[in-house]
Amino acid sequence: MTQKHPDRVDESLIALRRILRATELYARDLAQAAGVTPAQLRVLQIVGEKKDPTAKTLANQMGVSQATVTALVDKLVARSLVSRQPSAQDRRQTNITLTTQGEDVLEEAPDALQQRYVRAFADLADWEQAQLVSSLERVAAMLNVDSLDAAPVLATGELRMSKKTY
Amino acid sequence: MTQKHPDRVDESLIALRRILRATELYARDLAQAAGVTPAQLRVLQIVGEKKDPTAKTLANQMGVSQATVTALVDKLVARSLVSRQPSAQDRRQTNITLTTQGEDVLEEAPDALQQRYVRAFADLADWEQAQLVSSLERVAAMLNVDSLDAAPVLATGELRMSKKTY
DNA sequence: CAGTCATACTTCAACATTCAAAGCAAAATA
DNA sequence: TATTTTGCTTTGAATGTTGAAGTATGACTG
Repeated sequence: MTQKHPDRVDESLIALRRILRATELYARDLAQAAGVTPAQLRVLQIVGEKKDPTAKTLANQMGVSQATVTALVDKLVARSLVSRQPSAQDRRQTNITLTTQGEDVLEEAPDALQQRYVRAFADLADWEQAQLVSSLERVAAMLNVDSLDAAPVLATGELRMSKKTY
Repeated sequence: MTQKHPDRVDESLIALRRILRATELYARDLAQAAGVTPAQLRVLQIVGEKKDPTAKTLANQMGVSQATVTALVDKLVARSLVSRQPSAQDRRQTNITLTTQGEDVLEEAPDALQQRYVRAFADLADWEQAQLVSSLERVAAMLNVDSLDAAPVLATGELRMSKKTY
């Protein structure tokens, strides 16, 4: 099997970068509209998504150090958007929980992706939706190759390296 | 058209978030390996990609203020990775150019996406590549709806849209 | 059980990013 | 020419980020 469409990898990279850029820029606007910084909004989103995460979980999910999480949570606590709950099972741990005000902020600042994506997605034909899900999950898998998730099902056929090195 | 698969939008959002997260985390590692900060690496990448951009172009592309660009470029100039070239056409403008050392850093820190993506992409079957490109471009279009994106030359061919307008 | 090590979090000091506001110089416009 | 606009820099202030050190708790080992 030889290289048939060398442009395609570039095309998909361009599309991916557009996706990343659009999402990032929009996330900032959303955060500003919600009256918090982007980093603080991300904390709120993770706290809302996971079940009262510990500081450690937050740090892992955001990819920052625990010291950073402490600083961010300090700010959010000072604004009464989250609160710290000492864990009963392990007293070293602290669970971060949303306050009512924090939930309000989250509602006013819906996920950056959802806001833009959901409507258009819902209008697609059935087969188009299915194809999109399949493609996105495949890309996500490709990007996570040697990450800690132990790279699941990527081998859909024979692997053959092309001659190009990037 | 009624709702047939309400889960799919969630599945695609989850996949998109995984893509965003993997990319962001990896970009930081790359920057650190290259000995610059993530923001500085992004400046270098844009300078390498565009043709000696002005500070204004950089600010637009990165979505930050000109003051921020000035600060970032100051740091890169101090480390001799870029240089400022007064524009001949418009003496208000300043073109940012890569130095030889800047090019070296860029080479050592290939694009966050490329590093992980290209190899896996090349191994896909022809029809899978085509489907991926189509899907990614569609998602990018969905996310860019009302964006003031400057990004020109993206036309890679007929994007045959179905009956819907996006 | 005492001692040791590992884990979860915080504090501290230093630096990077970011922006609004003010300032300056050059271009565009009237 | 006078005025406005544009591109960039400077300044001052807030936030984000981290490594290193410190504290408290849990886990393990003999």
